[in-house]
Amino acid sequence: MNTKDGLPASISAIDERLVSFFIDGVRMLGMPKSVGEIFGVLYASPKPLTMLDLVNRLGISKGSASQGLKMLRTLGAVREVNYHDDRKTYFEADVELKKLVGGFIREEIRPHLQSGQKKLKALEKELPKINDPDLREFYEERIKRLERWSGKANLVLPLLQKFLGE
Amino acid sequence: MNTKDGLPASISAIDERLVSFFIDGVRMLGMPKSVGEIFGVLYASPKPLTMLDLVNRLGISKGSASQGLKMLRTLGAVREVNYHDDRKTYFEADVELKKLVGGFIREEIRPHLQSGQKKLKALEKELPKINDPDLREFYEERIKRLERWSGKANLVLPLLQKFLGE
DNA sequence: CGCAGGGTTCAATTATTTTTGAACAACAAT
DNA sequence: ATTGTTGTTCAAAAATAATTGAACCCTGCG
Repeated sequence: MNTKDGLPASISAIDERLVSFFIDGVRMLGMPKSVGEIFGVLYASPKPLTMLDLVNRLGISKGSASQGLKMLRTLGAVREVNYHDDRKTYFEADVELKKLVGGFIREEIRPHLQSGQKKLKALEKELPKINDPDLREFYEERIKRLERWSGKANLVLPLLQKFLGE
Repeated sequence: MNTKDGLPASISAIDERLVSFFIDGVRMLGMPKSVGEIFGVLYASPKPLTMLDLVNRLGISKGSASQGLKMLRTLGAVREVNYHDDRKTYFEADVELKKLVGGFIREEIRPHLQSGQKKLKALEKELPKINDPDLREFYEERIKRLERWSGKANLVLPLLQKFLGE
């Protein structure tokens, strides 16, 4: 049974495997399964799809689809596209995983790294309160070490992003 | 109130902040909060601690502490150490975050990448089943793209590990 | 031996995250 | 204005993941 625009109502064997591939992928990035499903179906589709297409193919709710698409758009992994000039919005996957991973780094990792660095700065300010000099030196060393490390992480992220840019 | 070996029963302001730093850190890696707490307390401690010390300081159960320590040992982020030669086992943090991150890459990322690559190989085998040549070419291109990408990811991981080796 | 920690395991509980679906907003067609 | 279609939001329900705590296994010691 086909929908009116000729798309099979349920996903094929190959599509199914691609979807499962991306489910694992996004789970690794700590995102919900539905996001992987959506991206997978879009990645496996030669033509753009609407939200309702996704709902039908995956058997998920409109709510999930809407939220998942929002997340993918924020990451830049999926984009709106003009298609049949009907009033539905069509989506397609950005085939460069750079976008998916890059968006993840930008939206999830960077902010955490930054807030971590702020915490470390704040911590340094507490150091003088420690009376015992040995203990103070100990903490100082450990905190400095974390600062050096997160500085390094900050450097490596853009490179990583560049390198993983298909 | 102090324990018999002079450790404060509850963690100090600085320790608390370090712990919170690591809670965020491990959450980013998708690990349970308790693992971050444990690593944080060990990282903030000038001397090795026993499992029971951790239970007392953090107010977590023996079960959590045991499981958290197991995870951290598997990652190589924490090591057993001889201390007072009593029969308790003492632990200390490996201060090089390389261990924590490296272990994470080794134990979590690599296996997923590999299983992903296996899935892609399997997918390629399905391609000949597609009759429509255009469609077959389409899938072929998309799958090849994923293969190139995960090959690249495989290359970059060891570099990442090296670079983040404090 | 029998007991007293120290440590692990795992089923049950609790906390967190994800998904659903119903209510609603926007807007085009009639 | 009314209706039908597309899409969002958010409280409630369902699914997952983390934590607890009791039962259990060691091992050293009297």
